Amino acid sequence: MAQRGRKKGSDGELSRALLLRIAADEFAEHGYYETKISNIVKKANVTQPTFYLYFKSKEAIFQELEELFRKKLACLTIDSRLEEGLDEQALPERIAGGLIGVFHFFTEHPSLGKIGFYLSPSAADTKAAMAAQIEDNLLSEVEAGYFHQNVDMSIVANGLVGMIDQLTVAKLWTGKNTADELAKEIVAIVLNGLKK
Amino acid sequence: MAQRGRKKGSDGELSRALLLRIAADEFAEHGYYETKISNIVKKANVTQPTFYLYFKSKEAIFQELEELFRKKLACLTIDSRLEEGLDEQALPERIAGGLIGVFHFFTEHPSLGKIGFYLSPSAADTKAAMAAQIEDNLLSEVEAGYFHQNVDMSIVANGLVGMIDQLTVAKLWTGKNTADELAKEIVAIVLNGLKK
Amino acid sequence: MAQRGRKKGSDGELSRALLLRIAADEFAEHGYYETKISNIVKKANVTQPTFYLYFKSKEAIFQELEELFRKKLACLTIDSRLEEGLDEQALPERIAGGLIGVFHFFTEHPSLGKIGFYLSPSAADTKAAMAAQIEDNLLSEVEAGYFHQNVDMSIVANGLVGMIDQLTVAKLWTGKNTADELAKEIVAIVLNGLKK
Amino acid sequence: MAQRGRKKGSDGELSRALLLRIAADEFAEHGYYETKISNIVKKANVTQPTFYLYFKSKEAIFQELEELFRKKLACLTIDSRLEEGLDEQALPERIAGGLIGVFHFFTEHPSLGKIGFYLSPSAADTKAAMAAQIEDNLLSEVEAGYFHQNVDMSIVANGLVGMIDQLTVAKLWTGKNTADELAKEIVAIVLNGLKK
DNA sequence: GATGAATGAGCGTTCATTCAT
DNA sequence: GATGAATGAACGCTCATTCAT
Repeated sequence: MAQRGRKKGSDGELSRALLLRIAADEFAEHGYYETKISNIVKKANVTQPTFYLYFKSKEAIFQELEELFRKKLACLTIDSRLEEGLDEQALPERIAGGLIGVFHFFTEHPSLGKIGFYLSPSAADTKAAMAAQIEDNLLSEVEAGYFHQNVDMSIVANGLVGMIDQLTVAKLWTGKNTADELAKEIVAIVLNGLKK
Repeated sequence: MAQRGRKKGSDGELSRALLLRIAADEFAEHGYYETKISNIVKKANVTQPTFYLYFKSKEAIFQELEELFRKKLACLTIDSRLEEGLDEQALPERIAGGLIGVFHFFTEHPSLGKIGFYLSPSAADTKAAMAAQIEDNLLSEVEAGYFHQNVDMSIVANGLVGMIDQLTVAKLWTGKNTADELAKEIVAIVLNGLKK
Repeated sequence: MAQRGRKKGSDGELSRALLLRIAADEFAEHGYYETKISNIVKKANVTQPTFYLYFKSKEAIFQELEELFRKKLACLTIDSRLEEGLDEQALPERIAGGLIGVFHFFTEHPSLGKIGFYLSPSAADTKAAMAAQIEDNLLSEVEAGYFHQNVDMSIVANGLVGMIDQLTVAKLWTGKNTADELAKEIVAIVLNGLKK
Repeated sequence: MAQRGRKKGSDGELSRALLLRIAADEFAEHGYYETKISNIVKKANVTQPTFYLYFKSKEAIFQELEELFRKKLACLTIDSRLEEGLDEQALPERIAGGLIGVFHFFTEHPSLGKIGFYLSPSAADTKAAMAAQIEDNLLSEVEAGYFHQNVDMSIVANGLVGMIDQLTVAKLWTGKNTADELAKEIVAIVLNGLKK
């Protein structure tokens, strides 16, 4: 009954969600500055004032999307910490599991991923936070005896973030590799190295 | 008499170089869109038309900087290929040498680095090109017997690019690590892995 | 209540029409290049962005005015074709009628006339089109037996266009002659010639 | 001896004449506003300051060209007055002679013609002056008994100017008719009219 | 006579944002 | 909740013109 007679896109929350989704795609495709509010509202079939009913400003909607990304990513990163008591056999697979989660997220939300990881001025911060979390994980894992301590774990963590970053752009989003493949390879490299 | 050597065009080239340098810094600091020509010329102590005496447009000067970056980077990447006949002892150091070159470049030209690697819409292409070059190097090195072949070298190459990328931002430009340290750590990780 | 009839878009159309009218006058008075958008909007009491709400560009509004002129002129020219079965007595008056129509149009819309006939880069085309239409009329009229065929009707047609052109500028718009006088004189000249 | 070692276009008067000629063509082709001094000097192989050595301003060079046109045209118009004592036989040919002179001038100096007759803001004045001169001629010719007096000679004169104008653009410069053809047709029309 | 370098002045256009309804 | 209309504030760019040499 609350919905009777509604034109498409004119329910409050619906409009908001629609705008948010369209904005994400537009930002991802054209970048922040080349994305025009006028375009977003056109695609959402609403007028410009309607946009400002739901979002304070262009920057605000962008930051909202950013925040969305950051939260989801943080969850994934935290979840990827290895539990104690794993046998050596299972180690690689467990590590890969965490990476797969991240890659899956990037596969399913490419727009959000582009915004939070590449477009946003605070992408560096986001990556730093991710690295910090990973470092944390690694340190526990060293303590748990999984890894040796001959390397600076902060550097390893940032290295991993960088690998995820570049492989997402160059391999995942281009369709050249799947999340599983990438995860497996990263594990292979970082765990055993290249040396014969 | 001190100026006798300056023939025609000399002052012009100076102005041009000045604008180019300032533009690089401005773009690096504020990004493409928030960089205003009016600001660049103000800092260069010239008027706006002077800018257009030397550059066709805002986009043109940006692309010129991009190109500058790409060329220097390509040189460095090519130079980092390992020559044949290295003994196993020298291997890590030689690999690190190539990385150090890249990190030094980023240290000495941070503005150019930001432009070409982070700001430019074609940054992804640049990184892809770098990865391709590194992959090339790696494949020769596999053939030369330096590395085993259990991993996809394209993924390794992209991973390395990602590591360089993230470590530059998070460690090099923040002053937390030197080029040498980063290079050594990367070598340690990628050559031997983390496994105990 | 007086305004009840004005539904959505009504004020917008008003602004648009106002801008169009003012622009016509400005273009006519100062020419294309010396006409500034800033001046048009000032006279219309709106801001510059409002202008761009209704017109794509300065060139676009100019072309719209041009087109307006061309269409009205084409109607008038077509309407001035003589119907068949006129007796010789009525001929001069009928011909004059067509000319009067054109001159009236130029009297009532001098700005449009200046734009379409003098300022526009395509004025030559417009005149050529008018001449072609007149030639068409003349040829039917020759066939109908009104005129002899000793002259090239394309030249006559262009000659008439030229006369209309110059007399409009030199006589009509200066107030030295009325539309009726000019029409009558043209008829007298072109029908009978000057020879004693 | 005065000429030894000169580079092309660097003799004072030569440069001036060259600039004048190129400017005429540029103005004729692109109109006043779309003609850029930078372009003129480029085509003349001189620098911008050199231009200002010879001409006070863009407007000044344009006006100089205008003046050139006006003077030559005035001569031609004056020369076309019919001398007394012509027999009726020779009349059409003599009148045509004057017109041919004008058309020849337009054929040989199209750039100048475009400038003085179409581009210049004072084109209307120039045409008015020409019309006045023609009217003068016509009045003497009426007095000499060549023409009847049933028409307003000022209107005839302006009509002739208009015909010349339009036929020059539409027939002469397009190559559709020669000066002689146009002159003959105009005479035929204006002397005898179209009526059967 | 000629030039390399530079500029004052200005214009068209864009876009996020807001009022009045 | 939604809209038609309007705007403030910039910004990139152009071009005729002029120094200093």
